[in-house]
Amino acid sequence: MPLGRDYDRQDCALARALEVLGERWTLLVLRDCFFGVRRFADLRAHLDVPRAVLSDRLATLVEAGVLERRPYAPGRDEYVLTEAGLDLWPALFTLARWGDRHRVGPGGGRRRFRHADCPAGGADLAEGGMCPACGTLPAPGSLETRSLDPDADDGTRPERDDAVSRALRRPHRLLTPLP
Amino acid sequence: MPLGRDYDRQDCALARALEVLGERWTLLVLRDCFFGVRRFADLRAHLDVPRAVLSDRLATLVEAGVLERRPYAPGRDEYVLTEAGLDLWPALFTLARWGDRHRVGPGGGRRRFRHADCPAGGADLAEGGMCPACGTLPAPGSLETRSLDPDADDGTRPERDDAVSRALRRPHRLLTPLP
DNA sequence: CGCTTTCGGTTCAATCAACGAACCGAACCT
DNA sequence: AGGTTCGGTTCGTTGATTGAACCGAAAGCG
Repeated sequence: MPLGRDYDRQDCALARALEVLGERWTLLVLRDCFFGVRRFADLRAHLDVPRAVLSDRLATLVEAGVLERRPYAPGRDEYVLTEAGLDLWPALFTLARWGDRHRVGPGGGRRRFRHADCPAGGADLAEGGMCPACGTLPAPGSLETRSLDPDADDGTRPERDDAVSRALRRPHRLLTPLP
Repeated sequence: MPLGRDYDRQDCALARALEVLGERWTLLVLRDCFFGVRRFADLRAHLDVPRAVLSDRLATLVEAGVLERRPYAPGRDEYVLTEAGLDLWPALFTLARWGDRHRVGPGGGRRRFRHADCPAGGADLAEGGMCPACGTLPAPGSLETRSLDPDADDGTRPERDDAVSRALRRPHRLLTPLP
C-alpha cells in the first residue's frame, strides 16, 4: 500500500496513520499480533509473506512504536504490541466489520469476539467494538475470539492448515501467546 | 498497499476489506470523497497521484461497489460514495483518530468533526465517531468539518495551495460537492 | 468555422517495491 | 560433530508505481 514519501504534505491524520500502517501486509501482521502471534516464524507460517518483507514491516512498526521487540530466549526475539499498538484495536475491528458486511466470502462473517471479562455476562461485540451487554469498549485483552467453523478442515473450502492457522481457529483470548 | 492475490486464503474479514482498500492511495481517495471531492481532476490536484494510478483505483472501487460513477454533464463523470462506501466512515474516522493520537505532526490534530444536525446542539465527535451530545453515531452527511488553522498560508508549514486543498481547509459539510 | 481549453483518461520507459529461493550465523539438541 | 530451529540478509526476477507524453470528446471563443 502506500508509503510515507508522498503522504507527508497531506496535512491529514489519516495520511500520517497510513505512513506507518498503509504498506502491504502491515495490518495483517498487526491483526496476528492481536490474535497472539508473536514470533517471526509464526507470522511467516500464517501469512506466507516473504521473509524480507516481514523483516522490513516489523522493523518499521518497531521504529514507529507500534510493536516492541523483546528477547524471550537468548538469540530469540518476539514482537509485542505497545500501548500505541493496542490502541489500534478499534480501527482494526471496525475495518474488519466492514469487510464482514460488504465483502462477504463463502460462508459470511466467520469470526466473533466476545467480551469475556464482562461484568454483565458478556456478548459478541457490536459496531465500534462496543460490548452490548455492559456498554463499554473492552480492551482487546479482555476479549475472546472464535471462528464459527473451527473444524472446517473438510476440504470444502481452501482453509490454511499450518499450526498457526489451526490455533487461530480455536477459541482463545486475544493477546495471549499461542500454545 | 496490499493486493488481493495473496490475501484470499486468509479467511479473515480484514483481509477481504484490504483486498479493496489496501492499495496505495485508496483510503486517501475515499477520505477526499467524504470531504466532497468528486471529480478526477480535483482528486489529482489534491493528492498528486499519477493519473494512471488514480484511474486504476477508481475503477477498482467502482467495481467493488464502494464508489458509483455517474455522469454530471455530457462526457463528464463524477465519483460518489455508495452505501457501502458511506459505511466506511467509522473505519476511516477511527484510523484518523489513531493518527491524531500517535502520529502527531507539527501542530497536532488539526481537523475536527462536529455533529451539525445534532438534536442536542452538537459537539465534536469523540472516539468511534460518536457524538458526545446526543450519544448517537451520526451519518457522515450530518457532520461539519473544519481545519483548526484554515488560514495558515503563512509559509511556516508546507501547506498545499491548490484550490481543492484550500476548499478543504474551510469549514464545510461532509459529502457536499466542493464550490 | 477554426482554435483553444478542460476533462478524463491511456501509453510508455524508467524506477522502485515485492517475490521466492538461496544462503548465513547463533543457539540449542543429541 | 552434525543437524535443527530461529531470525534474519542477499540476490535475481517479476510486478507495481511514477512522471511525461499523447488522445478523444465536449465545450468556449472569436
